[in-house]
Amino acid sequence: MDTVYDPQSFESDIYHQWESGGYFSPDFFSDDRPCFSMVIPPPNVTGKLHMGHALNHTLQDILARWKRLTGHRVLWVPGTDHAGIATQAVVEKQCAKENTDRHQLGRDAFIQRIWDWKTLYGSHIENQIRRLGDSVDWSRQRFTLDDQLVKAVRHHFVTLYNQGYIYRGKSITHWCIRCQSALSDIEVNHVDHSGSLWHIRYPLDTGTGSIVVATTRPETLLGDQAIAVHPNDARYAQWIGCSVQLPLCNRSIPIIADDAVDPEFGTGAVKVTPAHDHTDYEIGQRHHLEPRVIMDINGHLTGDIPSDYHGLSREDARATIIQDLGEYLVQTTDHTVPQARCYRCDTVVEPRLSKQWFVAMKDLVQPAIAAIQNGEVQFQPKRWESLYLDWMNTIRDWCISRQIWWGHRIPVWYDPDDPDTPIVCAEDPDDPKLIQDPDVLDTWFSSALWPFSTLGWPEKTPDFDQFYPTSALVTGYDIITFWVSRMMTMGMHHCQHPPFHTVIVHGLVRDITGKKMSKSLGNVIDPIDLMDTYGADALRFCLASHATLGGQDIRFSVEKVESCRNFANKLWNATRYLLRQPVESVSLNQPDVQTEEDRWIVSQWYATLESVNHQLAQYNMAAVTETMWQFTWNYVCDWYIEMTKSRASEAAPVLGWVLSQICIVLHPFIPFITERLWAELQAHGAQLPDKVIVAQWPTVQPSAIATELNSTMDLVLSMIRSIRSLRKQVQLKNSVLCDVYIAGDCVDQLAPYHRFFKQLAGVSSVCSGSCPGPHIPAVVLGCTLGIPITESIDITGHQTRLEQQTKQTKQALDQVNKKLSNTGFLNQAPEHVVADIQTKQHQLQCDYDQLMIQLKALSHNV
RNA sequence: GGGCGAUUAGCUCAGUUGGGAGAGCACAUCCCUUACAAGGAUGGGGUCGUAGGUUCAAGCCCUUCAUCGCCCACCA
Repeated sequence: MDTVYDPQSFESDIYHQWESGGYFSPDFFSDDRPCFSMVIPPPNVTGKLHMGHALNHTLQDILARWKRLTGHRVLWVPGTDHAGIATQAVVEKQCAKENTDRHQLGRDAFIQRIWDWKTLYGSHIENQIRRLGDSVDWSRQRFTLDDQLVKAVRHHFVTLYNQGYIYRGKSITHWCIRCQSALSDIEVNHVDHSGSLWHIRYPLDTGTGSIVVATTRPETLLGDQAIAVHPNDARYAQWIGCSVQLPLCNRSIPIIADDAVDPEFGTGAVKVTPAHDHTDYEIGQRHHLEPRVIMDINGHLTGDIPSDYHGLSREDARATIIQDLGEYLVQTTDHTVPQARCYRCDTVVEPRLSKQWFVAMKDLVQPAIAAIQNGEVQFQPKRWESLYLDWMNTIRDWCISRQIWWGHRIPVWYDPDDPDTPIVCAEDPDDPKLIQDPDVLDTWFSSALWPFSTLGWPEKTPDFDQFYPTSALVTGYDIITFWVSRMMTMGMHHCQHPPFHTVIVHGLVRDITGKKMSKSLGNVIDPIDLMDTYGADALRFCLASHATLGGQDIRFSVEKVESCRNFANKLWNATRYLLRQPVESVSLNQPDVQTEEDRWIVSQWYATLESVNHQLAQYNMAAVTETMWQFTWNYVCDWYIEMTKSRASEAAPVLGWVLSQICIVLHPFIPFITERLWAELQAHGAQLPDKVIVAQWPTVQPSAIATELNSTMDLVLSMIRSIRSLRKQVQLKNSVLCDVYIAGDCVDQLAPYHRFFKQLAGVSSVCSGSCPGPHIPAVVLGCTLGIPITESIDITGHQTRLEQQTKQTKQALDQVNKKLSNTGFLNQAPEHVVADIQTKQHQLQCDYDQLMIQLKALSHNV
């Protein structure tokens, strides 16, 4: 076995063994064990693994491996998403470098370019997933544009259309002038932007007087179709029904009254631009105003406007119009305006009137709402349910058409002679005269089907029968609305069952200061780099150790990964230590114990296993890492191995058993090293079955948990620590042995363990009773320790230390006494609490008495 | 404007039926002791954001405020 733990040297080989051996397939087991299934949140096919993936995948793989070990046929479906806008944008950028664009190339050629790109880079993300160790079934890998998934999406669309949930309509939608596409409501982010509020005077047609409106978007003035005021606003009541002159345009628009106007804001009068503002569109509908489109898909002015403004960008248009307004502009004030930005490219989004396809959501989501309300599906942590429900309860129609080329093309055709009658069908129609709708579907429209389309739906496949509904979904909270809600909705609708019963929601990985990792901030940590340096296991263990029940965001630090690598190293070296002994008799059968420390470590292990089982059942991965760290490092390495060094060969079966247990239980967290160590044990003759990935999860043996022994051992450990501490205080060199006198109640209890004092605390002989000669005293757990004074001992300051300890003990004692003299406490606190305090009081009193004696003796000596 | 989360040791964070304030890292001192210096031993360090309340007892329950972060929302 290599002296140095070098994860790079074996991780990929081990992954290959698993993958080629078929261990990731649920079909590895032919018996009728229960199924456990999950689908991976499909990453962008040409994307790159980031820390968010690493966390998300680690948590899923922990579940998958844990379930496999506890007797399930596990299916974890991998796959990738075509990620319409994002992927197209990347290839468009590439085209731009070659001074071409998609329009020059033409639709077919451009799409072919994206497919080429996908072929070139699509495997990157897959291989990065392999490096993380994900135990996904690659034989069932899916891509959202696979033929079968195209079939599913078309079936999905046609079904919803025929049921009346999908319709085509003209409406104001968010338009990204960079992506050149419509966006759904959740694809825009609202960001506060410090802008201005311009007050513009519109003269009344009567020639006398004028009305001043306040606007943050003067460039839309050219599309104004009315001025609106609140119906109850006394200031303007007299003018409702009159008309005003639209500056710069030489046309007249009416003054109308509408409830949507807030009389408190600005001047209480608002310009109405129905074609370029959501609220204005609604006002326009109520008042039968004709929307006037004045901006094209690039954000340039167009349409029926004064010719001077034609072709200006929206920014230039604003500047020009402000200048041209002259005396019509009466005031400009600073104002923070909420800007809608594209969530993909951060470009300011333009509300634009256009014809799009929509899904009517209100009725569709009802079963998905009920499934949460009746507890059929549960979020962990529970608080995310309210986000989900808020979103679902206020849901609006979903704009699903996108004016890009990469994606599922809408399965709708038109007869050029009758373009207003869509022909909706799942199969391409034969009639060559028909023209297919140029738009593609929102990527999330296909993602919504992922938990069942990947299993073969709409066909009734064996996989669908066995694995739908899936068992759990693991995701970050940022896509609850985008993805979880839609999978729930469509799963309930198409399959009559929710796509999963548990949604495990984790936080986002941020940098150490809490900022989002982003290229522009330069604070991105690449998980691949981390795995190169520290190994996949260290990264996984680190991420798992952050995955607490609260699902808080993670402030990620490389130092923590390093400490987790050190933990793996510790396990590596403990195994190396074991393998110096014969391990032929090591097996998964609980070993015969020879000594108290053997019995103790077995007992501690079962207690640990019991905790871990409980923590896993709650998905409290962070707690598991902590529990296992403590057991492995503190109990096994720091104490058990040290205690048994004098009888290493005899203890090997016990240590071997303990380490193999650790390997199984830690395998979901650190699969590579545990598989490697398992193989090392086997190679040295240990009787361990196959691979740890398919081992059997151990069972707690309650009868082996020895509570009394555990507390005795606690006492032994405390005593050893005290002796070490005392030795350190008197600056006794490690190489120098000393005698120790122990007096007090626990003397008899400690008698069988004196050998440990010699082995672990540099004690030459342990004597019972008080030290007769000059000595350095200490008091611990009601016992008195004494180290005889020799020339190696530095007595400086030990009186001060004793006084300090006395003071602290007195304080603690006073506190406890106060509690015990409180009748309220005695009468109302539970018995066991009172008993605990009484025990504590007794102990502190003993310590205190001893300390006083020691102090007195000391002053006597002086 | 509404909702949610956070505030505990220098840093990152645990602390779920209210009764012991904890971990890792960092720091200090000693030690290259044949598993491990990616290590061992020992030690220092916190009035648990603020102000009240409930209780025999509050980091934990209730209320106030403060600071930071996130989400939602048609105030032009």
